[in-house]
Amino acid sequence: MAEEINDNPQSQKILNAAFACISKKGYANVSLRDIADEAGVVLSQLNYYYKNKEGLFNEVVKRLAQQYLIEIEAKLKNGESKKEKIACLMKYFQEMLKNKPELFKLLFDLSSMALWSASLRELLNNLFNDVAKLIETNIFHQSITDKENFQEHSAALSRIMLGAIIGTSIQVMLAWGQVDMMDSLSTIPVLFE
Amino acid sequence: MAEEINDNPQSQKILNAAFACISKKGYANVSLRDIADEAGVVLSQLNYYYKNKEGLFNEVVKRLAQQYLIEIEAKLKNGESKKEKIACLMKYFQEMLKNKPELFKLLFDLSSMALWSASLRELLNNLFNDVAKLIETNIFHQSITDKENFQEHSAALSRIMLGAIIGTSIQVMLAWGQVDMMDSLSTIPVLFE
DNA sequence: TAATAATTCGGACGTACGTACGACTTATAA
DNA sequence: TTATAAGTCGTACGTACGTCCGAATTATTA
Repeated sequence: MAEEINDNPQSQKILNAAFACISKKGYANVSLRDIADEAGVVLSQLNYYYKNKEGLFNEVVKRLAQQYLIEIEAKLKNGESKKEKIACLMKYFQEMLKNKPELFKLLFDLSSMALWSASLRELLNNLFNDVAKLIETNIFHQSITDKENFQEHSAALSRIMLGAIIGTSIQVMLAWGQVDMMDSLSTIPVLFE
Repeated sequence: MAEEINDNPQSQKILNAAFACISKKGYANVSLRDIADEAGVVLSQLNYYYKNKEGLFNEVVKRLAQQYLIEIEAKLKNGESKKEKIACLMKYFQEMLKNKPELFKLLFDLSSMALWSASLRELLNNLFNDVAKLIETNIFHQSITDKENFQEHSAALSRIMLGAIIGTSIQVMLAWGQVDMMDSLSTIPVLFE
């Protein structure tokens, strides 16, 4: 068994393929054979590098979490004022919805999967905690001119802002084709001014 | 084949069992045999009444949608002012999270499933459209003292409020045991005052 | 009652799945 | 070069799944 799978090209091919397959078909509709084919690798290699399906999926979630964290943190650095930072964050998700909806589907799909798996739940919970914390420090702890209400509830409001983004995006995804919904996210800033 | 399955006790037993199984284990982890056992019915009865798995799951979604719509509409009638109505809505979901988390898991799980099934997507999309409409007419069209911003964006804000409820609830479910998150929903009204 | 339809039942079919295993090949190192 | 480990490959096992079908039973109707 491979000791380190992080930089092994074969294991990375598999992980990439898993990422692609799940975001294309949903975790419930993807088999290890699908992933092996997508990776151009023999089925048993998946067990060799990731032991079993759960192990592979855990790695997919870890990579997803890492990617989201890095990108969101970068976006939040882009703006100066609180208002700008919120706008940057919305733009990030807006463009993801438009250009890489699979990435959002993946997040949503794996969150749902995490409801039924303890190990996945912990990973996803950590991701949401981290993102909420990013929002809190970069947006709510940034502004000293906020209403007292906002300062007082900065932790809860960060989670709610994240929740609003996710919950609204779900509706956008389910309403695919309804053009009037495409930029629902852009109204969120109104609430946090 | 049964013409009408709405009031047939056998088909209702099956539907109830499907409802229970999916909300207990998640749609991806439930087999028709699980449901048949839960219903105390022989496997082939499921195909007899619902043709196939997709047909059965569609009916589960229809029932879920109906239940949510009726309950939410009732809750929204409870309050008088806009503020009260929002409070009632939050209380509804808050108590669901506390007392019937399976019901919320079911909504979330089936929403995720709907990302990959056209027929389910339409059903879920209709549900979200209807709920958002309920919120808009009962809350945003209710208050004439709102900021112009709120009146102008009432449709989008309704979706965002619903999104915030759902997205925040997801975080609560994933953080199960983190007591500080249990009543995250209660901060949402701050944003809509 | 007799005949027809609706329902219930048990079981079987074919398939797709995750996993395990042994053989083979390549890389490593003494 | 030879011995040991790491990696690759093909295959097979056992199982769980959705679906289907014919027989048995019950209900309906003439």
